[in-house]
Amino acid sequence: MHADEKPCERARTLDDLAKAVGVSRTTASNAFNRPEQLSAELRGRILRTAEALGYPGPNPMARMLRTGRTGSIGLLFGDTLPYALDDDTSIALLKGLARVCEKRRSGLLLLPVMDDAAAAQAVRAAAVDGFILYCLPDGSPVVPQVLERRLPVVTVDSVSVEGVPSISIDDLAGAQQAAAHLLELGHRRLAILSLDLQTEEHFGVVTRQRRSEIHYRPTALRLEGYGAAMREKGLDLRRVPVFECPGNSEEHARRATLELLAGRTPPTGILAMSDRFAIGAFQAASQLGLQVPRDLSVVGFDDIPLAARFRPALTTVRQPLVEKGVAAAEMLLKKRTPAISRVLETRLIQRESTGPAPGR
Amino acid sequence: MHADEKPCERARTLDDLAKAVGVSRTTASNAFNRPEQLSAELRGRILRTAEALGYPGPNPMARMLRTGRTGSIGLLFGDTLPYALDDDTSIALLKGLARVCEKRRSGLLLLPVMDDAAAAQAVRAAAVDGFILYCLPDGSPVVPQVLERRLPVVTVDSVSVEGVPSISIDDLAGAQQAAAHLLELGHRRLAILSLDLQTEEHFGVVTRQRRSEIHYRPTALRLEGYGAAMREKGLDLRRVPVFECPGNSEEHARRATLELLAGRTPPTGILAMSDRFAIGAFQAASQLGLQVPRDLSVVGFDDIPLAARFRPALTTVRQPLVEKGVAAAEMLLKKRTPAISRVLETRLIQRESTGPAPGR
DNA sequence: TCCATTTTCTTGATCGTTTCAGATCACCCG
DNA sequence: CGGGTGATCTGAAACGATCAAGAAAATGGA
Repeated sequence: MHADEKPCERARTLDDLAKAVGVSRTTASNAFNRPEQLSAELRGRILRTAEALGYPGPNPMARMLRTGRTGSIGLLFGDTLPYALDDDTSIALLKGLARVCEKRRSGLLLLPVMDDAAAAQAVRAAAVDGFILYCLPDGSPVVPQVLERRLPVVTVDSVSVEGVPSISIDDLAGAQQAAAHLLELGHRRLAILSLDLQTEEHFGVVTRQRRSEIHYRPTALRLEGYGAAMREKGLDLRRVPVFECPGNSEEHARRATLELLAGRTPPTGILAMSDRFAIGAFQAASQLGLQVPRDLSVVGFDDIPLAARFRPALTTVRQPLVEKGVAAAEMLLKKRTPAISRVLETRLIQRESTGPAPGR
Repeated sequence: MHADEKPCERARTLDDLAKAVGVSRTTASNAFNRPEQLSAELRGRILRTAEALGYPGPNPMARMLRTGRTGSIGLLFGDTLPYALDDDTSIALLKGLARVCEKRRSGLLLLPVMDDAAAAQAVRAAAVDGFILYCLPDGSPVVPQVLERRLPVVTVDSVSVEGVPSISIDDLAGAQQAAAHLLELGHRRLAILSLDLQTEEHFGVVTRQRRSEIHYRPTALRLEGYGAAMREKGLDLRRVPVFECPGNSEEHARRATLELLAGRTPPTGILAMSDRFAIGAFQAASQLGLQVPRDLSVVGFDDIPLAARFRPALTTVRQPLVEKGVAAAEMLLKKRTPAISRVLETRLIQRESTGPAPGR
């Protein structure tokens, strides 16, 4: 039809394609993006020629530059990627985000966050329409970096940033229920297995000094919740040992529990800030020949899928893990990201890992 | 110093910044990308002004367009994203990929793959330097779409594509070991819990017809491996029921096992193509009051983290899940993606879910 | 038949970088 | 003193698309 259709040469740009078909570049562009702007016949011809020439469609980078939209959102973890993927709660968040992204046909870019420098670079170089910040600690230097990009941002389980919408859970109420439950059962000698308090990792019972400066919001709130329940019973959180275990690892929790149980006044009830910690505590107990919940009660946090299936099944604080992701992604992908914050509910799930305090 | 520094106005482009400092655009660009091209003094001044003006660094889209590099790789699943994130093997792959990406400071873009149309669009629009294709079935229409982009590609556990490097595991040998193990223990009445054979989901014992057309390479190879072990003992794979369970779900495997055990000649040994299936089989057994491995032996596949912790601990075929991801990402991120394929080893791990055939 | 309207296609500007090929300048050496 | 040599810095040309505005062609109504 057109003499200058050369199927031998590959078309790399819209111009090549347009020339091959014998139309203008804009028309070729419209064939891809605005079907209503040209006759069906011509559109068909352009698309067929594109196919024949092996033209892979408009270059994404050029399109992004021109339109300013990228069609994907960036996810920034407070921890390194492989580490986050070891954690059931992050996976669940990811699942929630993915659900929404897929529905909206948006990509989900996992940003590398090895160290602060790498994270900063990743944030500057990310071709995204917005950021989700997950588990970022107070004072993290990447937060200002993100804000500088002037893109929509939603934080999840992070430090609260002025003017930035956030999704979080009611950590305080959840922790309060957990502690109230143990106290209700008559436990008076409690111990806490705590998530990281500060960005610098630490393993051991924390000093009053360290307790007073907590970088991670959920940790702070959960501690506060535990304390609130204790106050109601006339107990003092400051007298309860808080054992900090870095990185939500079972192994650390196991060793921590071992240490706690070896103390002069071993706890009868353990408040674990995660289900992984609770499982670690189980391991310590069984290692010492103690039975859960007969000799030791443990209440976890999160209600990860494993919690219900574990024997003994975990008594734990359920938080809507996947929902958090859904809410965050939806908030971010809204036309105008609303400047509101949502606090999702938590609720104690009683299963088999808690019982009356021994000697009652 | 320079009269035209206006800290009130935000600099949006390199030009703005350059003008504010009183240098050329190129120099401003060099301040960010080529420190050796300008004096330290000037560079410092440019960077400081950038900070002061709130310039977030060179626009990523423009940079990508110009350089042709994006600094991230795309991951395409054969299944929808939320579904893939429900699967421990995908998570492990992700972990491997993430490890390498983080080391190389590359992003990892999860592409939405709701349906073929969405996947095609996502592939065309993805700003990536290469693709990883995971678990893509034979005849998937997105494969040609990906190839059209003329970017490096590495397939993982997928249909093999001419000229495209691939990472896979020795499915055949692994399955063969699994079956040989059961046969060795005296089991003669076997049944297979199979992963998807074809893209159209199916739940039930498969016909000979369906067996002959398998879209998923690992499934085909594992079946072949089971058959090879059987042939050695004079058995015929075609006489062994193959129960197809869609989507690696425990629940389907449980129901499948229930059906199999209710048949006229219930199996004494079950070859599960995944650990999830094996766990489903456990549930069915315990539901019928059968003991594993006394009454029923089950051998899984994958060796997911849960396999060792489960009671009874799973006898299963270990495949290097994380390693697959590492290998794939490294291959893709090499300067010149090598056109070779790697087949990683598999190996039977004997634990507690297999024992001698009853009545021996 | 002719003007108004709609459909269809084109022109030219623009998005914000990077990069190549100089230009400028001081400096050093013979 | 003249020219070679680095060290710094600049100008202009891409990179490949989209979009607003306008031209050309087709359509319709009186």
